[in-house]
Amino acid sequence: MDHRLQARERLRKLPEAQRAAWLDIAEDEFMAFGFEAASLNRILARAAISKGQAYYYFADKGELYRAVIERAFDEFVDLLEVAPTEPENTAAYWQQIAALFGKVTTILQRNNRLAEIGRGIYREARAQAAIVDLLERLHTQLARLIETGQRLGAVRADLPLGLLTSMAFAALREADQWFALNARDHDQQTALALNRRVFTVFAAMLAPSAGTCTTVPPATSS
Amino acid sequence: MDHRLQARERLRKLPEAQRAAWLDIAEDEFMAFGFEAASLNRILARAAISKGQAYYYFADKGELYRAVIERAFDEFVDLLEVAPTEPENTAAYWQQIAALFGKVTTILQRNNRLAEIGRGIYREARAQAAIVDLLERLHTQLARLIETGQRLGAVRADLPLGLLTSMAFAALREADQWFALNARDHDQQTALALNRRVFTVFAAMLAPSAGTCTTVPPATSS
DNA sequence: GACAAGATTAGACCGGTGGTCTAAATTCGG
DNA sequence: CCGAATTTAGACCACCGGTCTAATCTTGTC
Repeated sequence: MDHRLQARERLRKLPEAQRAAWLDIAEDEFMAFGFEAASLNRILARAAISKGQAYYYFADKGELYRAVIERAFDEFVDLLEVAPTEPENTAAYWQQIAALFGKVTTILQRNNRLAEIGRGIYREARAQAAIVDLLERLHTQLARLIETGQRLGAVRADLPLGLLTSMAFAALREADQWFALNARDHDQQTALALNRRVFTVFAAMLAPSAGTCTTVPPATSS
Repeated sequence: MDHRLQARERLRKLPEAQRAAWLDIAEDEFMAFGFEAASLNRILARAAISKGQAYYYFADKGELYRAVIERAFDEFVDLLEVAPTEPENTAAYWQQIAALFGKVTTILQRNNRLAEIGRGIYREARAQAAIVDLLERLHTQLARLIETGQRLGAVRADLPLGLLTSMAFAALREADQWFALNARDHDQQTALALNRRVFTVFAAMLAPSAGTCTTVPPATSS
């Protein structure tokens, strides 16, 4: 594993301009073809990197992909400017979540490049495997957010945190993809309205289930 | 495109035993490595199929995968024995949905092979692309189910059918995967309880949002 | 400034991939 | 029994990600 980190370090120490140029070209290829179908050889040719050079600065194709994604991820976090205030009650909690939801939405709407990069990740298992540490960090953040809600009683606590987080996150990703596919069918007005309703679904998933909402228990298996 | 269907037809007309033997081996490879990493050459070697034979009976790797999945899909449908009764009110509707949910759950629990095949599909975009027509059929069925709920007022109708379907289905897939990964941590008792709660989340997603459940509107984007 | 040691680069090379193609073998109707 | 159509064999292709060696630069030291 030392080899991987060694190469990572070398890539990091490269002159900013060169590194950026390489990653630009790699990003272009990865976004155009996806992780698997992207051709490393093509990237190297376009960027005028020799094979020897390549494997000196990143251990394999996955590591190059990781570098691309990490850069995009950092960009995204910069745009997000997250304010880490602890909400004190349910109302404040939901307000904070809603604000975050809105912010993410507008960032992705305005920055289609970042949005597409993010979608690309979840389309291919091997892409996810290549950046597993980054995804873990993201998932941890989301889980922390939801856990806060649980402590306040704003979020149902009868399911394992990881399970609930995964389900909610998956639903949101799917919604994002739906919007990406059906974007041209909606003007900004209706898109916003739809977006609000998606949040409603999201909130319903997390809300404590006691009482009115869910009336029917599932059937036991035969 | 004619070529594809021609080959498909030839595969279909093959003696049952031979076809089954081929698909068994192909399924084995696909499940062991996933669609992309599965080696067609390895399958052909194991099954003693020559290259010429191979491309005579299926147009490409994706078509062989499709044949494997289609067979599994048919098996699954057989096990499901779906009863197409139209529910007449909300309670009956939810009862039917819950029953279906339970049935699917137990089928997948008891038939790990089918479960793994299903999971494999959603792990790789190119696998999905290879069986896009089958997935469309499945999605249509799910949408029909949810549409019925909408007509009864049991399911919220303020979102496009496809969007709501996709979100709910994605959440369930994610839950299934979570169970697959964390299966050994739970005895059958608690697994069942968890399963019930997952259904609760699912139901909350679909339930009409008016009123009590969702209290806070999302923030507008800045 | 010479020179050794380490860092960096070039690119031939490797086994493997999915897919194509030609020619032979086999099957089958008349 | 023959000619036409179907079916099979496997050599061949471009390309893939990755390895390896030898050459070339860079740098510190005397």
